[in-house]
Amino acid sequence: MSIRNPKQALYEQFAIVAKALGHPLRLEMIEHLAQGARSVEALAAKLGQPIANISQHLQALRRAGIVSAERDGKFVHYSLADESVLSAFASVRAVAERRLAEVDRIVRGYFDARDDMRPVGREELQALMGDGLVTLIDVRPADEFALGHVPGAINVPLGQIKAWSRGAASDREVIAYCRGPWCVMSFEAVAALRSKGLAARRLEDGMPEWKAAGLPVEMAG
Amino acid sequence: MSIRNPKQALYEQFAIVAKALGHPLRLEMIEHLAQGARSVEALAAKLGQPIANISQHLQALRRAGIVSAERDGKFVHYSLADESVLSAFASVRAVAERRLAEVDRIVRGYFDARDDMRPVGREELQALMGDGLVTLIDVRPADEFALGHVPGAINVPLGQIKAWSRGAASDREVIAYCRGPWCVMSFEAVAALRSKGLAARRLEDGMPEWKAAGLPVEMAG
DNA sequence: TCGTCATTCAATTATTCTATTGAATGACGA
DNA sequence: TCGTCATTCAATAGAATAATTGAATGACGA
Repeated sequence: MSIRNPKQALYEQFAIVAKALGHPLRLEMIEHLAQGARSVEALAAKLGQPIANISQHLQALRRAGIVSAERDGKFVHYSLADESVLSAFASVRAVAERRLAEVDRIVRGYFDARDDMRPVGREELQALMGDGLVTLIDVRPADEFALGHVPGAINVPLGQIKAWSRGAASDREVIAYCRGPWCVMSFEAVAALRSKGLAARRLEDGMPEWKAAGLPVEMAG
Repeated sequence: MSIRNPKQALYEQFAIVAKALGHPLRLEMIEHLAQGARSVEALAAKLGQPIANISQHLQALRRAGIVSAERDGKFVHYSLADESVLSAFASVRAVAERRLAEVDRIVRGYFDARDDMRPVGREELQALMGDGLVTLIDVRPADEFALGHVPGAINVPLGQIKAWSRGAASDREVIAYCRGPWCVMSFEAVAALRSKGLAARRLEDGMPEWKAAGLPVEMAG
């Protein structure tokens, strides 16, 4: 690093972090890693990308101090370096949500929000769960569910949602959640359930936000 | 925009915001704009950059929804789009601070923190000010001071710090603040005052954080 | 209407980032 | 020790971004 004034040097360090967040694939990787540690291969499979590509992006994230790596035999498991990463992600998302009409358009256009897609807040969910009025489903894949989920939730991966809905009681509202506020799986789950005539809503946030709020997490038995 | 799945499209929107934050010059511009609206020319002068360059960076920031522009006669005044931008900046900084040893090294190396550079918190400052025990100085340039400052602060731009220190009472501690937690001017002010034998510390944050916390702001009369 | 001035646009070059490929590393089990 | 397998490295071509320069726009005042 060449000699220059420390102010510039600091801004450069901050820019490294922001730049590392500035790629769609890396953001998607971060959202997956927020669910728990992942090997390079597992992440590549989830994102449908070549392994070498994922490896390089992971190293870009590591250089920025966003993820950390831990070797376990043949595998290297990556995970988020700390919670400040999630809050940085959330802040960036907040700017995008507030300022980019495009974001709104994408969500509305895709889900055709004809009736209320208004999500359920965490407090409201806890009240509803306490009263036993609703069924809470976690629509993430089984492996992510096993690593931690909202107590009382049952795991219904997206592919099984239609089959599951056939056996569901039609007089109970269903609340779906997944990886985070913009994770599309819960949107799709709600849409599928509604098309079957069930009352369904989304939880506002996903698993990482739930955990970050200090709320209890249940592990697979 | 080509047709692709909405998940990717969302990540792309988020990435646009992060990418816009991913340049040292733009981060510096954001910190200046956090002090108040600025014309292109004023900003270019502050940063010592060609006007066309600043103009282009401003437009990159505007495309990302980070700043907004308002025409006023011949001038175009840019300002931050909303407070969520500052919190995104702060989050990115937090990740950098926590994870990048480099940041720590820069700060320590430059300021040679032999004795406690520990900053004063906002609450502590208010208590000290209430007791009338300290002198609070705002080391930003006069124009920024005029647009808003901490009540009770006096304006001592960095260039005048030595002259000012000659007339200062030697038995009162001096607290200096400027644009933000990493703004180097307050570090330099403290170093200069200490070299003159005065007790001096920095305020932890700067003006934008003070305002964002909802604390009172005084304007020039 | 015309000149002035702040800002933006357009075009160029240099630099950096991205995706892809195939080879290299390093740990495990036989 | 050797083969296997997860991961990383290295090299390449293609794409995007950055800084610079000079010309174009658009508002103001004469």
